[in-house]
Amino acid sequence: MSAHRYRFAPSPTGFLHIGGARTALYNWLLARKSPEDALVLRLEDTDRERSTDEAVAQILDAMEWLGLDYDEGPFRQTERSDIYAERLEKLLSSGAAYWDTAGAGEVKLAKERSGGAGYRGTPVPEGTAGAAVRLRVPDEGHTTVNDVIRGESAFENRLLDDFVIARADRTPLYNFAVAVDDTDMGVTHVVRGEDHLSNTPRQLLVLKALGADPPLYAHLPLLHGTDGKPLSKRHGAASVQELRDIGYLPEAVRNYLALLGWGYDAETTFFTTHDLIEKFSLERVSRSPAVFDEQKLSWMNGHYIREMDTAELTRRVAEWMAARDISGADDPRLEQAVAAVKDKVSTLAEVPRLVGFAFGPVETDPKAWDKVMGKEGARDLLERARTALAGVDPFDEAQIEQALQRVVEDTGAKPGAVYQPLRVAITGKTVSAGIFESLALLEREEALQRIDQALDRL
RNA sequence: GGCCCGUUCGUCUAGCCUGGCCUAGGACGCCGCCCUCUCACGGCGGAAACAGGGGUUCGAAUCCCCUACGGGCUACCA
Repeated sequence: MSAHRYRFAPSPTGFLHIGGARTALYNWLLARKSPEDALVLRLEDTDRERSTDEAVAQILDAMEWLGLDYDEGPFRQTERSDIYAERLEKLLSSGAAYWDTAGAGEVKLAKERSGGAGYRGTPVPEGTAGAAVRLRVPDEGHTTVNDVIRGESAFENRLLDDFVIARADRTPLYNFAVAVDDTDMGVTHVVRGEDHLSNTPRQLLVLKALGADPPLYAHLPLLHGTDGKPLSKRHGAASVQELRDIGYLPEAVRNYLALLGWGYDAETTFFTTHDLIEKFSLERVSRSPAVFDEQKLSWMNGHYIREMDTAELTRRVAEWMAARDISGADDPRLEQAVAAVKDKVSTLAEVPRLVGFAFGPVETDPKAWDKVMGKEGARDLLERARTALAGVDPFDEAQIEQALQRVVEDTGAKPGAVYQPLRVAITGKTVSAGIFESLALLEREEALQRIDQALDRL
C-alpha cells in the first residue's frame, strides 16, 4: 500500500474562513485515515502584501484550535524561489516555455481575430522589454481533468491560451508554482475548492511539460452565504477565529463542517472525529454548493455541550472566560454554575451571560424590574421568600427548593409569582439559571443581601 | 462573449452511478401541543422539495436532449 500525501494550501491572509476550514478538515480527515499518509501544508503566498508572518501565524493558530495538525510545512511560496527558478529554466531550455511580450490587451485582440482560439505568442529573446514567460499549449487534443467528485471534464487545448507562468523577473505565477510544488512535494491528492477546477488543465499542462505525473484531484463545491451568494471576505464569511470567539467548540465545528457538502447516510448527524476519519470519503461529497447556516451549528454546539462531561466543560468555559477577562473564570463555584446552565446554553459565551450575576455585582435590567416587581403582591411574596430562605440550612438546592415550595403552598400563589421577583432580585434579569441553583450558587449571605436591596427599592 | 461546473423541503442532506422498495426519508429552522420557576432542554404532532420542457421506458428524482437559472475560470492575483 502506497502512502498518500494531501496538500492543503490556504491563502495566509490571517483569516481562515469557513470554506478554507472545511477544505482543511477534509484534507486532514483523508490524511489521517492511514498512518503512512501525510498532510502537507503549502501556503499560497506569492501575494507578499497580505501574507505577513503575523497573518501566517493566525492561520496556523486557527488550524490548531480546530485540531488540524499537519505533517510537513508550512511551505511558503516566497521561500521556494530556487525551486521555481530551476524548473522554469528547464522548461525554457526544452522549449516548452518561451519569452513573449504580449500584454492582456494584445492577447484579447489576438483572440478576437482568431475567433476565440487560445492565444499563441511569438518567442523573443530573454530580456526583451516587457517579456514574460508563457507555457506552450498544444493546438490539438484535450486536457482532461479527472476529478474524484465530478468525473471527467475535458478542456480543448485549442481554446486555452499560452498562459504566463513567470514574470519578467522570473518570479513564478500561481498555476506554475502550484504545479511545481505538487510534483516537488510528492503530493498525490489535491482536495480544494471548485473555483480551481478551471485552473486545473493549466496545472496539468505544466506537470506534463515537466514530465511529472499529475496528482488525483477533488474539487469541492463552494460554500455560500444565507443569501445564496458565494462566501467571501467582504461577504460576511465567518472565520474560524470568530467561531471560537463566539464560544463554539472545535469538535462541534468539525462535525458541522464535515456535514457541509457531505453526508454519510440518511440519518447519522453526529460523528466523533474518529468516526469522521473512518467514514469520510470524497466519493460521497456533494457536487452542489452548500449554505453555511449558523443556526444549525449553534444547535449542534449545544448538543456537544450537553454531552460533555461537566468538569471538562468547566475547563473550557474557564479558558474561554479567562482569555476575555471575564470575571469568574477562576472562581471555585464555576463548575457549579456550569452545571446549572449546561442544558440551557448553545455556546460557551452564554454561560457567563446566564451566571455572571454570581461573580459580580447585580446589574438590574430596568425592564425586568418593572415587569416583575410591579406586579401585585410581588413585595409581599419576596419578603416571605426572604424569611423562608433565612432559615434554610444547609443552603443547598434541595433545601432551598423545599423552603420555597412551602411558601408557594402557604400563600397559594402561582410558583412564578414567588420565583420571578426572587430571580430579578438576585440576578437582575428575568432569564437565568434555575432559581434554586442560582440561590445556592450565591450562598445565603449574598442572596439575602441582594433580596434586602431589592426590598429597599420597592 | 468563450470554456467548465452545478440545480431534491427556507437550510444541510438521503435517494441518483446499479430506473420500480419514493404516497421522496432524516436533521436544523418554523408552527402547534405537552413538560415547566424564567429561558432553555426534552417529548409529541404539523406545514414544507425532485428548476422547467421534451424524450426513452410498462414504469423516471433516478437515463438522454433542450431551456432557464446559479456559479467558476478566462490576470505578468492566488
